[in-house]
Amino acid sequence: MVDDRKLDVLRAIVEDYVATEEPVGSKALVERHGLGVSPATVRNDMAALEDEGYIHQPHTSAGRVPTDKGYRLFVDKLATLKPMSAAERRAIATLLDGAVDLDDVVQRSVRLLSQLTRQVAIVQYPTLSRSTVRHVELVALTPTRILVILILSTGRVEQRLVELDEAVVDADLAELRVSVNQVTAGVRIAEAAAALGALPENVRPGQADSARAIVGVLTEAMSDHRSDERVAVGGTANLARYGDFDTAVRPLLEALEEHVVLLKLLGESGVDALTVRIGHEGPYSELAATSVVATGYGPQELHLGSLGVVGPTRMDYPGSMAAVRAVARYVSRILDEGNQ
Amino acid sequence: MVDDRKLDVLRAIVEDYVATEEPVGSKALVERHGLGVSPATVRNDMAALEDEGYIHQPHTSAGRVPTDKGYRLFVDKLATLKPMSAAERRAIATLLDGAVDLDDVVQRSVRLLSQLTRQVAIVQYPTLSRSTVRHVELVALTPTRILVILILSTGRVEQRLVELDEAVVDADLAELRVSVNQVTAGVRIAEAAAALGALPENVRPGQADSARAIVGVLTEAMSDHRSDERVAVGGTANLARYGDFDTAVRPLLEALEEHVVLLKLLGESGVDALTVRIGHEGPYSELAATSVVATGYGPQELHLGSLGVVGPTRMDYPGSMAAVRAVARYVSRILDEGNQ
DNA sequence: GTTGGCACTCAGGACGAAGGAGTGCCAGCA
DNA sequence: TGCTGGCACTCCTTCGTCCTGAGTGCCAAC
Repeated sequence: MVDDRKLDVLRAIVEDYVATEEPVGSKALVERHGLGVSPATVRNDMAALEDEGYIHQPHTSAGRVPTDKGYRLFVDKLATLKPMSAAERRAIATLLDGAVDLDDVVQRSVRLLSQLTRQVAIVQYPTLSRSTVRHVELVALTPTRILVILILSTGRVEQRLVELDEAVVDADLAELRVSVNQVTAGVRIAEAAAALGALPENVRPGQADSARAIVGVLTEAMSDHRSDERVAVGGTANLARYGDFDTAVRPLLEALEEHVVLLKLLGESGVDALTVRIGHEGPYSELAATSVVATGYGPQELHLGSLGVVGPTRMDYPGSMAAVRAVARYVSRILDEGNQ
Repeated sequence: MVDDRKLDVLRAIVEDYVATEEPVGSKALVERHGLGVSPATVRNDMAALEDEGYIHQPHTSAGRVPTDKGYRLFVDKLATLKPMSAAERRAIATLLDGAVDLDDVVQRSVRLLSQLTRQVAIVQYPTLSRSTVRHVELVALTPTRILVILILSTGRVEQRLVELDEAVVDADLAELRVSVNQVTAGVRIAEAAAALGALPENVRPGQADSARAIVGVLTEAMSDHRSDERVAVGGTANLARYGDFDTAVRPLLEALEEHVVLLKLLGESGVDALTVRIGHEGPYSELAATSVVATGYGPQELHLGSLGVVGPTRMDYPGSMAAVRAVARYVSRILDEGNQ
């Protein structure tokens, strides 16, 4: 039985607790929020909310603190995205538009997101596996040293150096370059790697070994998912505002070192779908005191990566959610532009 | 007047304080280190050391703590680099040898260094400005969209997209590619940028605009020192071991966000020259409680960047210095190999 | 120059009392 | 049936006090 006023009380508790970081009592509540009822009434509601597990009392004679379940209800039913101010919108636009390449977009996004939310921000680099091949370039540094450059639709550039057993002449290299690009251009890298398999058979016999070596590193670069696991982290200094060092800061600091952990934290929410994971809802018991607000990004609903913020369960969900969504949308748009 | 035994006492104080994080008294000293004299004698020495400013007493009836000046003396006169264990050497070798490209080298180094020293590690990406041009590649994605790829001797790859006003034919592009590489290959980028200036004049008149645009982004990429300011940071979780949150951890966390600050912290020590900056000796008064152990790295005495660790003044200098030097040497070697 | 002895200092923990915020419950009222 | 004021109760927090113990400085003796 959760009537409207009780929801109002819960919202007020969450807002006050987030603002003050202290358990909030019935009297302070009616004063700060115009609830129109007496503290005694609020106390009754609080008792009910506590029975239902939405709030919790650290000890008798203390105020109430939202539980994870309480935050969940708040996020699901009560929170409206705090609209971004014009200044914030402008900051997002100007900062991200100034990015010169893909890495720069990611790094600027992290910085931006951490400044907007005053939380720790995480941005996953766009995954390689879903992107398509834009161009392959082969450069003979010497007749036996070939630099293989793989340019992807996301703007990512992968490079590999191949040492050949025997020299390759420019004409053959040019021919190989053309055929490689014919087979792969515009193709998703997973399929491109497969398509390349048969290629070495079709070149001049004497050059088959060289072709095989080059195609080898190329397919390896295409199937190398190292970059899938790359994330950028920013705003760590915001952890300093946390009250509780041992339960909140330390485990999070440790998690931030492990990019695999971060990726799991971010999850795989769809583009434009905000995921909020509160405290124990997450995959790591050590991070029971932290929440994650994340979303996917990518042009036209294509999920290229995720970004979000992590912070204490006691965080400003409406603000964080709005900032995460705004930044994600902007990043998606930029990736789209660079891609057409 | 600093005689031998007083130096021994200072060393013992530093070592004990680093190990225990607690002021060390005369009795504990003679017990833990076989000084061969009585506590009373040690007390006399301590009083003298305090007069000279090497140690300090937080309050009467407390033990002694080294001052920055004391650490300085310790590092200059008393510390011998703690030799790396065979296992550590092996770890360095196998981890760094597995790196696939330049970014990977940097990232692995950071991780390695922070694990070896249990401190926060900082590695500067190799500066662009001192490296030479290995190759320039021009790729026509469409007749008016040219991808310019700049490959440097350090293995760094910079890419820029140029939108041309009028189409450029393949033959002209090939010609331009050849002349650009003729002028720049093997040349330091600062000089290469200058050398490119005259180039657009010498092409077929109809293509001068295109050539100018391409050369423009190329010189811009060469003189873009953005990457000079890039650093990788790792081991932040080690901050959790710090005792004093407000004076030590918070300012450092904030500094870690500002890469410019970090670069200034690292300084510009020469290759193979260890710099130790203790507490207030550094450029930032907020970081008076942290020390930096850093060194330059690069092949054959050519300074390409710096790396090091930052931590509390109360840190294991011999161990950190040894680890920093070992990693720097290994990184230098790898850069040298990739370069020949 | 070194040592044992001794008085002195002072941070930090233990203990207890006072204060205060906040609650739960109850009886009265619309 | 639901809201309200009153009141007794709980228990955290703060503050002052006391006490202990580590560590010192100094001195006289060796």
